[in-house]
Amino acid sequence: MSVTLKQLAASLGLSPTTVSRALNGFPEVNAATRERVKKAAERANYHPNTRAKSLATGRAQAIGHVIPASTSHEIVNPIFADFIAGAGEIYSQSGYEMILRVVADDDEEHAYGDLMARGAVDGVIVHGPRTDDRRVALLAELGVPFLVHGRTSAANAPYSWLDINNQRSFRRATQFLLDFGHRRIALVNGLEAMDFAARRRAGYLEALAEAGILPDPHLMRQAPMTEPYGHRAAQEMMQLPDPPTAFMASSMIVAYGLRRGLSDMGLKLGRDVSIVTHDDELSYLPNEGDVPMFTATRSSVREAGRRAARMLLTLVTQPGSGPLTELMETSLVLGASTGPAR
Amino acid sequence: MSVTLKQLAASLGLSPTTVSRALNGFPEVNAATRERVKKAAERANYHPNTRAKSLATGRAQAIGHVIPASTSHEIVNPIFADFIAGAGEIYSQSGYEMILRVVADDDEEHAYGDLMARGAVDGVIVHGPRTDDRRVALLAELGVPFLVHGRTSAANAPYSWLDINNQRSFRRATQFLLDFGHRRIALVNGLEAMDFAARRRAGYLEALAEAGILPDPHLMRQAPMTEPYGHRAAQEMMQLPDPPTAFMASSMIVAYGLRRGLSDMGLKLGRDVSIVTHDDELSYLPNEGDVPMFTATRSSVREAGRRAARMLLTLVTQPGSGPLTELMETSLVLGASTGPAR
DNA sequence: GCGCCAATCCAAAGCGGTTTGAGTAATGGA
DNA sequence: TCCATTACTCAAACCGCTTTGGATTGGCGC
Repeated sequence: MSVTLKQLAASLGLSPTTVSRALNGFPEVNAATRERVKKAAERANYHPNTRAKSLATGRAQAIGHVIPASTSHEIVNPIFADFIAGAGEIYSQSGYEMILRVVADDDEEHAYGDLMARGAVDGVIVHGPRTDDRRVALLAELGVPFLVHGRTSAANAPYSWLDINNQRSFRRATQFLLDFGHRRIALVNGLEAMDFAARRRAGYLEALAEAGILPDPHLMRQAPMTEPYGHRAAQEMMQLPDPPTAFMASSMIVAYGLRRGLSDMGLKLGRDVSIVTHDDELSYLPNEGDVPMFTATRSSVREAGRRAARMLLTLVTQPGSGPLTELMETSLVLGASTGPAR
Repeated sequence: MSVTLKQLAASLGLSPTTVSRALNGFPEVNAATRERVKKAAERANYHPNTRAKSLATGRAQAIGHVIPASTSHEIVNPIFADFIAGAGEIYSQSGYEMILRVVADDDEEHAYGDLMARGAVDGVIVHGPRTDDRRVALLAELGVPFLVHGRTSAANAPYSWLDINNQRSFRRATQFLLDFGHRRIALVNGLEAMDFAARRRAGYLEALAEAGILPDPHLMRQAPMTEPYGHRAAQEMMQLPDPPTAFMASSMIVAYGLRRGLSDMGLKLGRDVSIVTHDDELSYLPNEGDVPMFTATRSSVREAGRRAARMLLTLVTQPGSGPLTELMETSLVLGASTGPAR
């Protein structure tokens, strides 16, 4: 079905060695010969067999992504698709393959070691780190090049990660609401076992503390970030004796839920009640225009995917390039969902 | 770093042949020996090198998925993540790897041939088929085992696909609205170059025709399925001299947009205006409860992913098992978003 | 005691590339 | 004219596994 190097060499009356070198740009091959080989390869639609190549070179030319399968998890979420898309762009450009493994929750740790032991990948990206996540220590021990999308507190040594500044981001957004006179600010967060959610909470609490406001447990929630979750949070919190005048949401999806809950009660965003959300710039949930619908802390998760991929590739190709870290700042965009406290 | 078969064999005083056969369950190896080998393999944390294995066997033990990278496209959408998750489950169970390629739009066709020629995969799944899609003919010509998620009209020979019955689904949903007395029914569709959208449109038109209603171009829209798209459609259509009393939406996301647009105008779903949407059962956009928020044609895209993977695997492992096709019916679930026409 | 067969195990040849270590022809300098 | 280079090209080994085609051994029937 497909041509092999040997066949190609035979058809040219050359040795496999020469053909290989011609195609891989080695200097010791005659320019004329190289041209001839390249033409022939083109014509025969020759593509080197990936497996043979990586067997011979010892490099897999592939990066692994492991995602837990359970539906109860935060991570099979829209974020994931965009991040993957961003990372995939870079892999394609760099001649790397992306291999994705969907595994049951408890097999997750095992999956990384397995991928590496089988020589299937040169490095892995860790998704959805939890505050207390054993994977980082595990991977460090295995000696696998890896990069974490996010961070964790459970590492006992420096490691490579790419994260957004969740804490500062939410602190600043909370301050923004405080400046508008809001004092009852709700936090509708993702599961706080997830590192990103814990950091957002920390930023929120920090801003409240600075303003001398005691956090109210009734105004803080955590759960997987679905639309109905946001809806319920809005409904229930607004029925409190002392309801919030503003909400912080951990994702656009949750914010949509909040919005629906509030509008069901006849409340208008920006006038009666305010919302600030985090916006990952997902392609099908754009928050754009002259005046975006939501005031938001914004950061493109697709761009994060691109950067993460680039970082991991340098870790892979330049061993010992040490732990690489990058903290992306978010921007605070002003939208129609915020206004002064009533 | 990792043990090889040869090393393992040496440490046991056996030949690689015997160790290989012992681990792969061949009958001609002594039961005691097999046990001994298995124990040793376990202890040494031996995992056969995937690349070497597939080089030797000629099977890649991997399935390819190609997704176009452009943001303008329908396909980098939430659907994709859930479908992948479903398919990935099956691959993991079956010992297959999933390799994902994100490519620029115009490289898409090339990517399939490339994957196969390099021997990187045993088969591919085609995502987001368009009404007129050259990929199917291309792949058939290449002799690659493939399965289409959806269908296309551009095939000149039978091919394997898994699809939901979009046409019947939308026809039935439209009839449902007609039965409620609606006569002005809008269609807020995905891009109709996409096969699924074209079929939904056909179903919608069919139902209208049966009821003797002439379709009104002002009530039919197509675009990438974002939330703002739904919002705008609702706003603009409701300002028509003769506005619709009901909407058909192609996805939950669009339905959310419609809902927001309508509620902005003080209209209540199910009372003032009706919506029926298609619901892919995405995990973070659940449409559940005793009375779901939206009346919907429902079908789990995650389950579709599982089935598609199973089908492709049989195509791969049993060559000549002929074109396999499956048409999944959707269920019509009644929610709070529909009511009699006013 | 001999031949035959089943039960085990192994050496060696690939799979399709890369890479090391030479070999050959042409070139240039003395 | 001869030798040392330089420029190309190639044969063979290897990557880690599977698989073909024996080789060896012991038990069994006669």
